[in-house]
Amino acid sequence: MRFSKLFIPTLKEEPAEAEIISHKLLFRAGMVRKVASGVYSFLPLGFKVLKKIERIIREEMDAIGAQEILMPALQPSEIWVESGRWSEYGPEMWRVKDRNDRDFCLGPTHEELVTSLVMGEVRSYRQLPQTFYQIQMKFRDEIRPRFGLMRAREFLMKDAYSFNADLEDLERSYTDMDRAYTRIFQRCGFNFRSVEAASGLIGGKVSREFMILAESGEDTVFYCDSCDYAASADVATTRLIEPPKEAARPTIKVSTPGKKSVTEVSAFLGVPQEKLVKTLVYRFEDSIAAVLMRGGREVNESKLSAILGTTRFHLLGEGEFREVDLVPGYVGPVGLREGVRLIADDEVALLTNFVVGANEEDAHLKDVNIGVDFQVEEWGDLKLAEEGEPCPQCAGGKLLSAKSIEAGHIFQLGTRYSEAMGASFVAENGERKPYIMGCYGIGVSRMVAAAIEQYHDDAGILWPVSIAPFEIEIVPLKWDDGAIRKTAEELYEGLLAKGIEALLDDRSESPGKKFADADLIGIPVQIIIGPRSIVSGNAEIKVRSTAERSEAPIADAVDESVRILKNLFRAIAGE
RNA sequence: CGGGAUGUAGCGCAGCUUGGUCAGCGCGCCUGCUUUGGGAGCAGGAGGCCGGCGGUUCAAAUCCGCCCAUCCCGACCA
Repeated sequence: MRFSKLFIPTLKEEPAEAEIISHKLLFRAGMVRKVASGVYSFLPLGFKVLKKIERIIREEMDAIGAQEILMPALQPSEIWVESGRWSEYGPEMWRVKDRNDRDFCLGPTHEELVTSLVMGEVRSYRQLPQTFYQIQMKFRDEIRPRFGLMRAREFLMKDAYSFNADLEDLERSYTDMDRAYTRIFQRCGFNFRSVEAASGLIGGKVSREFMILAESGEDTVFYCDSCDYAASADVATTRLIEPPKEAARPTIKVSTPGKKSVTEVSAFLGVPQEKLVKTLVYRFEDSIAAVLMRGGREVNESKLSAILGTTRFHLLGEGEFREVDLVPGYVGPVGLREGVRLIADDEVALLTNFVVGANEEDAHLKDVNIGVDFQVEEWGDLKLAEEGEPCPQCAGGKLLSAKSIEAGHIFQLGTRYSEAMGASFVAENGERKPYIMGCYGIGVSRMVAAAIEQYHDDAGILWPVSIAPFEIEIVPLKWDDGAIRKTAEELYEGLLAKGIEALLDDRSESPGKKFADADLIGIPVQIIIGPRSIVSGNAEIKVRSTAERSEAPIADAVDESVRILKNLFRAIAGE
């Protein structure tokens, strides 16, 4: 492709709006333009990257036998009412009406649609398993779109759905996907980690996220420094250290005037934080839940959400305590009023003779014990993991954390949708059974931004070869010079003949402008032809990512640059 | 939703406090000449309902009100 024939509106100055580096560079390199908050157009260069990523995804999906289809973005409300998500999904769902006032939405995801498609067609276990995928725009009216393509309201997603006859079959589809995803992220050149994840609203139990490591990431992952344990912050846990057991002492009430927080009470009573149990009160729907947590620990609200079965809950505000007849700062499990759902973090089970709120103003209870002073019906892991804590999987390992960008997520869904929608098949024994489903997503447009977050320098983008918009760029420094032009044209033809995706900067711009643009758009290999080259007979080859420069006789420049390019591909493949 | 900020030429900004030759600068764009190894120089030029609506005033980019858009922060850890 010739630069002059491509619309690449590069900018010298960065847009005031952009906050993170990928957003700035996508804009400056002329790859995207904003249409509205969280809504973007892809320009030719940006679209090429998108297509390169899509191609890798298609190859890996096809390789595991997933079949590409295309479902509509526009979906009728009926199927969402059937699954129960028309009301569950909330304002994030983009709802629209047709001229006859019928409700539709712009699909935020496609479980309902694909289930309704399959249930009409796939009737027998003989037709299973089936896995479908599509690459399509998704619509989510995010609370706060931000960071350009990173959190957009309209974005490109690859979503896949497997329909399986039983759990073992689902396991196979899921494992295939897991491997395909790993290959996709490897081939795109990402530094990523696959981690245990929470399932959230979508349902199901087993799920893994594919996290691209980047400082600007909105998510946190924890991983072990000595084994392969890795989990998103939503589900990460830690090995509990059991404190020495003490014989239960009789409870005594102590006066703690004005001392409410764990640190205050701990200091005031001279009791270590680890011997305090705090009682956090949440309101959800029309109920109240109290969470018992060891002092010094934080509640992981994702874990709580999974237990409560809703994301709509909040910690009680100062004013709300009176309404529900509780004493702020002094709530405790002993003598807790009726009607409060008590959930304890499993670490609390290890404690003896601890301190809790007394459910009255300015007082705490000391030497409290479970089973003696109160009972707990509901236990769970509700802790927020922290860096440096012991690994839950191996002995001696420590948890490290990193910021990351969620780029892929795979779920074993089970029958959440098939049951709700009455989608079933006839099994081998003649019984009707709901499909066992899995769903598998990749944020394709987000990957474009994530790649830049991971690969850039002060001058611009450093595309991994596999997803770069072009593979080799020829930079003739003086286009109006006949010898330079002729040389550049010959190199260009030579590269094209070898099937290389080559970009020829055939503009009559100054050398400075051409260098700057080439570095900005980040094509992995540059061949520079200037007056010097004509004198010396050597072309200069520069690797964008490492800034390594080498010289090659012009006659060999095609072969040499292709050799360098192949090496870059091999580096990504880990060879 | 709550809080903060911004909106002036395609992009980046100044001007607003102290209403009145304040419609300005840089980049980009157009024309011509000269240039060409890290965003060239000179000369000339085009381009703006100063986010929208309403108000105050003899007079509004500037003061007031409402609205819209965009960006940032936050979701209360007893």
